Amino acid sequence: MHMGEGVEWGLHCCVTLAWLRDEGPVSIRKLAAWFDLPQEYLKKRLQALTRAGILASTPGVKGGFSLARPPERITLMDVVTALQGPLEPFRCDEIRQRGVGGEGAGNEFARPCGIATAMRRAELAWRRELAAQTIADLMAHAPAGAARTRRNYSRMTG
Amino acid sequence: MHMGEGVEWGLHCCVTLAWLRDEGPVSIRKLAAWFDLPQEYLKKRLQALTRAGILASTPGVKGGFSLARPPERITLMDVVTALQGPLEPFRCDEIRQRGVGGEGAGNEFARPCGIATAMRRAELAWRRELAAQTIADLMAHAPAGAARTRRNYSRMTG
DNA sequence: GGGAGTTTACTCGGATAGTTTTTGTCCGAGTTATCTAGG
DNA sequence: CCTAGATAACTCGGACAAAAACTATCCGAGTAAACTCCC
Repeated sequence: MHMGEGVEWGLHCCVTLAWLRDEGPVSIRKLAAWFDLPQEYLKKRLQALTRAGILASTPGVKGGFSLARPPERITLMDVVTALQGPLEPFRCDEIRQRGVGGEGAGNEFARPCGIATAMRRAELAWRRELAAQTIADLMAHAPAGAARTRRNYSRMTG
Repeated sequence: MHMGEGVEWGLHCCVTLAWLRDEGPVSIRKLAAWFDLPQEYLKKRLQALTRAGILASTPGVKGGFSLARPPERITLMDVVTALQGPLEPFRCDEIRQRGVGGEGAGNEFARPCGIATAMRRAELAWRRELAAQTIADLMAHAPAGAARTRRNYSRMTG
């Protein structure tokens, strides 16, 4: 079970874009150089965040990506669900109903599978934690980042 | 992000083995027919549970798999970690330190990445829920399963 | 100086390819209960 | 009857193949700022 590095990329990009909010949109070229990531693939991930309404993209020569709402209103859950797709961590295939073991069960399978229920509960606990943290919280956790980010950004040529 | 059907298989097998505890070991052939699953691959997954000390395997003509400890002492967390491998859901690659953005950071990166910390906290909440549920809890949640399982098992030929 | 066209620097979306993980299959070797043959 | 060997039904582990997901790249099309040219 793994969740793809795109999630880490997306979250770092969101925090950075939050710190650079006054500078206007940031191009994908600069963002890729910022974290030393493959530009085209990062672009795809940020496009997903745009489709989810987390980022806004402005076309044109001075265009790029920027936060679509204030950092206090973007939770980690938003970013994760936008990037990992609609796939649930645990999928119940109802194997209890298949094969010899499921025969003659009467109405026993009317109620949901206990295993699926338990896994779902754990997943919800995970989602709750993610929904409780916002990009603004992450910014507050690394106060020195704001100055460093603006300083390094102003030095970027091009 | 997905966690592999092997987890669902393993949990259902554990519950079934718990209900069939007096019958002695259950062969992989019967278990695969029980849930209508690919026999060879299911075997691999149960072997992983055996390596983790959750199941016990007895070789020989009347051999098969059985629970290595009472169902009250097997948590969902045990089964999940045994089956999903050592991979963590979120892996921090420290991209904050790479590229232009990480330059001139001084000792700022001495403390752990806030994003990794937040993701870890969510993961721990998930693990805690999984560790709080045992196979015995799942059995109690489906009381009709015990009788049906023993009935169907006794009818299996071979 | 101002307006029309051109260039430039971006994003968007689809198509495609490479790589890794997951899922599934196959085979040889080891283990134990049962079955068989010989005394 | 009793014991030794053969047989059958299992597991274990590695090697291998197929399928899916993830990562990465490329290209054509659209958009907007800046730049150029011409009057």
